[in-house]
Amino acid sequence: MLIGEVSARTGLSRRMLRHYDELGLVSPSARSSSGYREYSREDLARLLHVESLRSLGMSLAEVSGALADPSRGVETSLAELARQTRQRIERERELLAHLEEVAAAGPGDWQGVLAVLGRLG
Amino acid sequence: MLIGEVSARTGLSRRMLRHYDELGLVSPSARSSSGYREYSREDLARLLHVESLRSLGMSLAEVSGALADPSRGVETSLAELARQTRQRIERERELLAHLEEVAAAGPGDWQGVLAVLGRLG
DNA sequence: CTTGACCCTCACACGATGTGAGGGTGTTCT
DNA sequence: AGAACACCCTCACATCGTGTGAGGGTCAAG
Repeated sequence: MLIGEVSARTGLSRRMLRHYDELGLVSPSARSSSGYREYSREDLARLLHVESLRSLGMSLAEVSGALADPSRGVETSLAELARQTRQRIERERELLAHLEEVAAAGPGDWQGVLAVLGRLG
Repeated sequence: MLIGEVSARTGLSRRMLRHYDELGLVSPSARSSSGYREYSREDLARLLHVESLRSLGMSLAEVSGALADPSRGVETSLAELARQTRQRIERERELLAHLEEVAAAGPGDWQGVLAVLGRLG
């Protein structure tokens, strides 16, 4: 599978796929004779792992570390990750709830939104 | 209130407070005779507004726009913001649930985590 | 008057990401 | 066969949000 298709399937830009390759985070398992990146089904799976971890807030370096050494210190960082994520979600849910409340209260009440958000701050 | 105290209260770094000032996003309403930034209570409120919007995913430029022109197009962007946030939260909650499930299933099952995350991807 | 804790500006650096130039490859249509 | 088009490649510069540190003032307390 060439980079364009992988990009379409995963939603990652060609640019970022090349970047992941460069970092050694996810490298296509082959190159065509003309130098095109050829991604296998496993490469795709690895990409999905990476993206899942990313979407929970890990940096590329952290993901890299986690995938490189799955046996050591992983539970700790996993627990920590879960904690942070839980917290972030909670905060966002609060913000969102108030946002919707004010939005529903009537259009145009931007000042109201600000007030609410400020109170939450 | 000087920058250090504002930083401590808001959790924003001194660096970023200076950056916001530079951008004109939140400028301290006064400077001491020796050039120190002096933040008023209103400045602090504005900072909280900004941070609330930021934490829902707006870029500094977007926040800037929203605060600069609260009357136009705001409801739309507000609704869009809510939609995206809701979606993101939902996704993160899913990811987190599976993460915790696998983590609880026993320590060391990192491969299991990956498998689950992959399926979710 | 020195020390320590603040503050200032400036500038360079990094991670994640976009954009575009300059150039090959490969399929498809005439 | 040749032209057109949609891909791919590398390289390099750009943007945004941040951190870090150098070089230097300010000011209250010992």
